[in-house]
Amino acid sequence: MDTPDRERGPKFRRRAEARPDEVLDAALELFIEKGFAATRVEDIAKRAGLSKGTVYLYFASKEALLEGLVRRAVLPIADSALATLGNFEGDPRVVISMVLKMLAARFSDPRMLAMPKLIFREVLGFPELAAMYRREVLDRVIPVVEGLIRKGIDEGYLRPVDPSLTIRSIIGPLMLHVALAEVFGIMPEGGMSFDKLVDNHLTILFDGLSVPSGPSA
Amino acid sequence: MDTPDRERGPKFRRRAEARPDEVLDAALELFIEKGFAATRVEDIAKRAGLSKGTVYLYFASKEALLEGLVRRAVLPIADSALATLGNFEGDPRVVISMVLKMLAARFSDPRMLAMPKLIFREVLGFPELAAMYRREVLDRVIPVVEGLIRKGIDEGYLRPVDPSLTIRSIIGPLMLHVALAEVFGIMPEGGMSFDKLVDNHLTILFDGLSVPSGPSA
Amino acid sequence: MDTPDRERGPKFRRRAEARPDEVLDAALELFIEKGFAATRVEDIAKRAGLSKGTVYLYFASKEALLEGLVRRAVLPIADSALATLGNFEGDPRVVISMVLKMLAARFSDPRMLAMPKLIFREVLGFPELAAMYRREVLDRVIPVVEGLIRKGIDEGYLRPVDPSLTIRSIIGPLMLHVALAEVFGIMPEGGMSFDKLVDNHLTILFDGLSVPSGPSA
Amino acid sequence: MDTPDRERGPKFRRRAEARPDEVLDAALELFIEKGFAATRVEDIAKRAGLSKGTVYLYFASKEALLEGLVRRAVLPIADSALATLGNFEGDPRVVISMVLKMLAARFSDPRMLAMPKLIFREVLGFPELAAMYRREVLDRVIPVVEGLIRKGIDEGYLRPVDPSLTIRSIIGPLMLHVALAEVFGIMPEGGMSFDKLVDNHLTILFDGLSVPSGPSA
DNA sequence: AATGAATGAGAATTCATTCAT
DNA sequence: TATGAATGAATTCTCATTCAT
Repeated sequence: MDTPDRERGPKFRRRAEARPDEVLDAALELFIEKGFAATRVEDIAKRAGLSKGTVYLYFASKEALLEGLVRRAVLPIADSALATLGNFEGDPRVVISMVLKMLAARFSDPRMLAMPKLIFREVLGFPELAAMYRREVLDRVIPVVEGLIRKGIDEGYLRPVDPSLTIRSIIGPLMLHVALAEVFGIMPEGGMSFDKLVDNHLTILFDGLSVPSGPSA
Repeated sequence: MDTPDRERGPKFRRRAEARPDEVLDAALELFIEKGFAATRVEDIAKRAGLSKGTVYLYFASKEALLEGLVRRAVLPIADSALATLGNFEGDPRVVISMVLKMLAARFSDPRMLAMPKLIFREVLGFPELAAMYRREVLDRVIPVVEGLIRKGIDEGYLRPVDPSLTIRSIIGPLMLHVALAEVFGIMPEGGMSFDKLVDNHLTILFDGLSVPSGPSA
Repeated sequence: MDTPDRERGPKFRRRAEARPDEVLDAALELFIEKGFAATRVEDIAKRAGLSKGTVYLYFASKEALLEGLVRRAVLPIADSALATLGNFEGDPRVVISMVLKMLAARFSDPRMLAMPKLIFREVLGFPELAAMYRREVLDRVIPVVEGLIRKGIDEGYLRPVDPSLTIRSIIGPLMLHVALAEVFGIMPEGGMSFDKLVDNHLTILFDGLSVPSGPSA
Repeated sequence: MDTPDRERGPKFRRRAEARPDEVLDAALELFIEKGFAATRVEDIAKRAGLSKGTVYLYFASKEALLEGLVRRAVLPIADSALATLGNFEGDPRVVISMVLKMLAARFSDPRMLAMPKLIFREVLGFPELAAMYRREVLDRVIPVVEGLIRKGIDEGYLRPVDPSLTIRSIIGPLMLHVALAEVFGIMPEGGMSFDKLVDNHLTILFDGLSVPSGPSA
């Protein structure tokens, strides 16, 4: 008569193939909130609506949860990034604008921010995590961006800068924006305003802070 | 007559007024290496050449060590930053260049990098730390920088950008440079090359990536 | 037409009236290998080609498996031993020789060794086991052997020894032989050589180590 | 007025160099009583009058307790056995009598029995234990005994038996005597009577069960 | 001031057992 | 009958903290 067993306490839900993902979701939330070390497996279980033992049914150890989390997040990232950057032709500033705007949009959803935050936080304690992230994401994305910049220089779109170092100038500001907000709660008055940040940054990035023919001229 | 055992390993040291600082030094090293949670008080004691009990003579708890560490690091930072930025007159690009170069120099010494790394890592687990750092450092430094930018705009040195967001564009690249190196071991071939980074970044920051009258014109 | 899956691995078995015995077989192997405490019910199930739950269909608890095992092994032993010793007439040395040779043959099959090994190992933790084994086997066999010896003495076949203590001299060497091999891997060069052991032992047992008219004479 | 702090609860006894031995004593008792797996570290601590944590101050793990126990027992055994057997001259039956009587005396003290019992019981679960015991004790003692027998044969004291197998005939009865008593509670009416056992056994061992010129003649 | 033995709360992990299907 | 997902009590081991000396 009533919805059969929705919300019926813990014991015995069947059809368990979604279970691992639910556990990872719970783990992610708590790792973000309190860090890996300070999160108890029992809390993860509770948040996932399971018992401690059940978590171990799906993950061999607490650390395996962290790995699972990173693995789950890592593959899509690199793929989507590379798909966007892919084989672009023409003015690289167009792609750079697109990518920064895409990142801004992506990070406006706190869920998308969770994994990077977690990785940054725990990576020092789990070197394999850093290695995996580097291998799967950074080592694949960075060379593509460098190539993009280099081509832009060759084709006369960009000033002859160091492509590798320039990546820091392109992405760094976004990262700091996020870090200030997430770590210290410092953000522009009206909220994160990723749009405004990107606009402001793109102006500077492409045309410089200096007034074209101001006092510096 | 007898500086017989000055500077000779942890053991053999009388005259203990420097003891708390030595404990903090040891704690800092270990917190950086393995994180706060994974560092044992006993290890700190050992590295400081003391016994566990003695550590508790100087610090009420493990957490107090973290606080002490941040407190010790925090005051000089803000002061020195403010002293540099202070009441500067004229082209703000000169100060910005100076500050970035100073930061670059400072971060070339790994010891100077330790505290920021530690704070970033542990701050989520200890909100008071974030609060203190924000209060003592960020809330005092950021407004000054904003003022500097604003004045530069008013005086016609700088393009009319958003001062607050522009700080991200100025500092962010340095932060990313450090993060890539520290967390993922990614750095330019010849080493950190802070000088080159800053040069490259200042060019972009002030004059933009775009070729003055290239294809974009 | 189709005895297709008789005797073919654990899976694929219908007709389950032998199920409990299969579970016991699996349990016995594992209890021997790793001991009762270190054997997981799940492993027993796996080795028997069943699921954990099914084991509990046949045995109420892990301990019940141990009991079942001992019960299954205990009855035949005493019966066969008593049948052999039964009501023997004449020179008891003939029976003793026969029994030792039978035991030697029996223990040459490792499967026959499994239960005694298990009982010895776990009996301290499960006193009921010891009690059962004693009641069902030892208390029935020992008196018969004592009677045999006593009769041999009375009838002038054997030296006037203590029948009860003499049982130790008859059986002990076999037990030590097995123990050295099973526990420490110590055995004669060519293998267990139960035959040679029994021959050597019977010579000593009946005629003594001393040279009949050697230096001792 | 009263003995100051004898029997004064747990906290803080100094002069701790006897601690490891006390812990081992407690562990031995409990391992004997309930087996290694069924003994909780906390129980060991309690019996030793310590807290759980303190046990781990002296032993790195529960298994290390077992190792420590065996190590402590193993060295004296081999040494004392070898000292007795050493380089004996003359009739080997004298040494054999001496050794068996010594073993009987030794095993009359239950404390001396504890370690062999423990080793037999747990050795299957900890192969390194078996290896150590074999290496340190058996492999050193057995060859000496074999040599003794061989010399006795060569010198005409003993019948030409297989020295290696004969060891089983010499020692096995004692072992069975102990096993029956310890495992099944079966012993002669008046107590263990090791003396009588050894006397009875030596008679058989040296002169045989057969009546010198009885019906067998 | 300094020590280090001792404590005990707390966390990860295991596994016998239950039960809806 | 049979399954295997789920449970949670139990156990090992760690480590911050205390305190007699």
